[in-house]
Amino acid sequence: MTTFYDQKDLEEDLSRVGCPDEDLDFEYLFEYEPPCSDVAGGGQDDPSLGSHKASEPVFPLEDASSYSHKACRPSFADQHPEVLAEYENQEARSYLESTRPIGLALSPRIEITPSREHYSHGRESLQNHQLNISPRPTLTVPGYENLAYREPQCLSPASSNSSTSWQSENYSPWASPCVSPSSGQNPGDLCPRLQNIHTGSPRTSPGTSPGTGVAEDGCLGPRSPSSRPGSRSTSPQGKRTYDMYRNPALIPGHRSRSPSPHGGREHPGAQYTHGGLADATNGFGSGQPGLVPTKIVKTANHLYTLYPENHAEGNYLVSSDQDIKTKAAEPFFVIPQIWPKPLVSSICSIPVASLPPLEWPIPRRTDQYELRIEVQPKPHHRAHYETEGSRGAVKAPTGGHPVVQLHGYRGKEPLGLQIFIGTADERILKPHAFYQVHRITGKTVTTTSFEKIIHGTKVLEIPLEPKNHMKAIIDCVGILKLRNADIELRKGETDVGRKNTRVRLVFRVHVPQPGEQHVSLQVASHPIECSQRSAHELPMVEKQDMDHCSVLGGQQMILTGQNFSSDSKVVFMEKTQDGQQIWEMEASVDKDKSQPNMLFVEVPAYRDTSVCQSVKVNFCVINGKRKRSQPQHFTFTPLAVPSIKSEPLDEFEADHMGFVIPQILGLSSHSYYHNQRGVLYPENNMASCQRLSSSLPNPDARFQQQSPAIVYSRAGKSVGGSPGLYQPAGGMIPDPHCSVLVHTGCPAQPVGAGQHPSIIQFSPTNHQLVRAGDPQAPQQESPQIIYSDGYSPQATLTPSPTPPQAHAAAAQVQNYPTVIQQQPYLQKVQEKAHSPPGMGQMEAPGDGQRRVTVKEENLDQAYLDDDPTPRPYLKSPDLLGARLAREEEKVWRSSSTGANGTDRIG
DNA sequence: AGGTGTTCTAGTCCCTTAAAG
DNA sequence: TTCTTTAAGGGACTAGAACAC
Repeated sequence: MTTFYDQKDLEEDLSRVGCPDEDLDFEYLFEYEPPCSDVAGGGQDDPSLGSHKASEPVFPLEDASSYSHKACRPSFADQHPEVLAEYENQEARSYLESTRPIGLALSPRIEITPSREHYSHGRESLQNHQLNISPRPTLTVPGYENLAYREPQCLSPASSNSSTSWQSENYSPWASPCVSPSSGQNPGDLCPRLQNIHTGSPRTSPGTSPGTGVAEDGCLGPRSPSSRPGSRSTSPQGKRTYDMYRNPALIPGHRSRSPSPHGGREHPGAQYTHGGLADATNGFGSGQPGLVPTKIVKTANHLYTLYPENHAEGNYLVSSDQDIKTKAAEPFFVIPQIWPKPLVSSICSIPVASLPPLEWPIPRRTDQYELRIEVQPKPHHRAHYETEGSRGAVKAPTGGHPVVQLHGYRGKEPLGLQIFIGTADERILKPHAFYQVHRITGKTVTTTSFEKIIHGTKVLEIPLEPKNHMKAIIDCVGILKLRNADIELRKGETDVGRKNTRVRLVFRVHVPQPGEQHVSLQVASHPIECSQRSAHELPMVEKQDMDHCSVLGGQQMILTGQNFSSDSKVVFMEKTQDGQQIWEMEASVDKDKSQPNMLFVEVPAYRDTSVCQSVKVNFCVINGKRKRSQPQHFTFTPLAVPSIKSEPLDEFEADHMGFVIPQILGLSSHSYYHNQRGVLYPENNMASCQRLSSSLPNPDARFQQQSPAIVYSRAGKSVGGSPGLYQPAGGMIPDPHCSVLVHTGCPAQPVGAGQHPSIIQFSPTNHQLVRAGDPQAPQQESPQIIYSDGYSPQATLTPSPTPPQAHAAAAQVQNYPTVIQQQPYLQKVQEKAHSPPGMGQMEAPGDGQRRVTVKEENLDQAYLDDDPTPRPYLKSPDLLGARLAREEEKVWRSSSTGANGTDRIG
């Protein structure tokens, strides 16, 4: 039986069987456009679709169970077989079968569609399209059941092609309130973004685009409750408030967004996706929480084919193929054509599965290489929405563009510099949920760029060529703002977009090493404020000529920035760990000297000049009510300055470098804060990865190693049969003093049954492996953080967590008895501290940026009072929770302080 | 604690300018 | 040269959230 449904029919049927809208849970419905129809031409009769014209709001619904995959069946089919029966569209199924990619294993082809014409031929049709897109559909390719395709939620053509006239075709039905089943909205209501389709200029409003307007016909999507369509969106689940953002615990049903390698971007709906195929389609849908395919439509227009370059590695090449006719006989999948041509191969030949997840902290330099931002971007850049046209590339303050250079590379081959938009708050640097990098092209752009999606995050890749001294001018990077409501609706997303408008450009490069290894380097730019208003009103400090002075104050500090005024105030403040402000003092501003971009400030005295240790405080520039800059860091040093010297920090680099433990091993903020000044366990851990490869016959040699690098190698298939597992490069040479982070795990690789995920840290002293997690525990997927004096060479082969699992693990660490023992590295430090003169000072390994000379008596406190900045982790269950933090603090104190540790950092 | 008015923010739209075809 | 198209970007409007009282 062939059944065609339009919206009304479907609603009636659902009503008849007692299936309310909100029960709709189709896993997937296929929709077919008549293969031979001229959609743009208004529709010819299509024999495969009976008498219905292609352009009519009538379509066959195909239960993808014809693919013999349960995930493709309407979930209520079991309860309502009569409905299912009506969905048994034999013709459609037949067509599906005919296009079933039996030969996919050899050369699958995936077509990206639907054509713009498909979307252009009428709102009603669009409505039906929208109706058909059921929540959380899944496409499972026979023979590739472990692969799934999901539509990108946030990636508009505008962001994938500078020709943005087609941008509104992109929509995120599942993330959109208007179609969310939980929204209680009429499923026939159109998502405004979908409604707001126009083919004219991106700046052309719907009202000015003939035949495309939604506003004029009054057909309002539920997203836009206002009389002004598309004005503001609301969340059907209720908007999260700013307080919720600041304290995710306030969010009903809040789940911690723990810092796993996969980050919060990979939500539990991961069963719908697979990094491989998704990444292959330039990642559209890969790991994008809440992303679903629009539909599978056969169209006669553009064709993008996707060839598995290395399927096992999740690596695909995607190419545009206009010559559909010559290949039409071959099986292919048709996927929305909303992503135009930048579907290209990547410069970086390393499979995504072999690369560290974007959430991972990666150093910016090693002994050999350094990735450096030679020209920082401007601190303000107004991001554009999908509904807008591009607002251009991020620029440098001087008017040019940011410049990034890789130093130390001597190879002949160009490398790919990856760029993505990262967060800029005090937490872990990770891909920003509310912003995506936007590729700019055009004559003004001199840099070739490629787009790809890595674990749900859009990444631009531009070549770093030896002939250009491995320097790249970043003139092709714009910033796309995703709508808060869309992102907040993602399952697992705990951040809110409101006031979450600062980003950083993150640059990453993977330098190949012998033996299929590669060294990954990453550097993040200064924060960029992306909101419109702030660019004109909020003061922003870009530079301060000093970052510390005596507790007596009195020194003049010159602030360079923007939007300063004669009325600008500079206020110093101190907060406790739980965020409570305990001190505030307005500094004196020399108004005579001050300029719109420069303030001359006299540092006030600290509230307690008798302190015996350094105190970190913040200050900000205030232009008036609610117009204050982001807090800047400042350190008051005690009058008796201890003999600890440290080089100035780039806080954000420090953030970056210091987050190894919280992010990977699940430790709390303390790890971060304690390592800000360079005596860094986490780095040590991470550095050990490299040390393993560099071999350390001389124990002292490792202390001269300035910078850790993560050396990833594509693990052999001996590891659980999973390709792309991370393994430390080189052999596991136990270092008797260094803890070793063994990270084996493939972010895109699901852990198979029986594999027990874990992130393991080894400490080889006692030759005993302690690994995380109790396999029998309910949260067995969560790795445990273990600091132990144990080591086992076999551990290098231990399967380790997939990022989501690790992610979850980090959040669940508090559920486990955490065992943290003294770090061998600390022991080493202390040993060094006891060394004879000349040996008494050591250079902390791990980060050449932050060489720190430490005196013995100052060592302990360095871990404890290094950073009095408000500790977000303490407040935020989003990561680990205060309880764990407290426990950790105890442990850290007990492990790293002496009995009378009153150490200082100056 | 709840109500009310004000302020702020997010998202969208309008408009201008410049460059290119 | 003129017109059209498009990208870029500044500005502003509005609903609703946040804040202040």
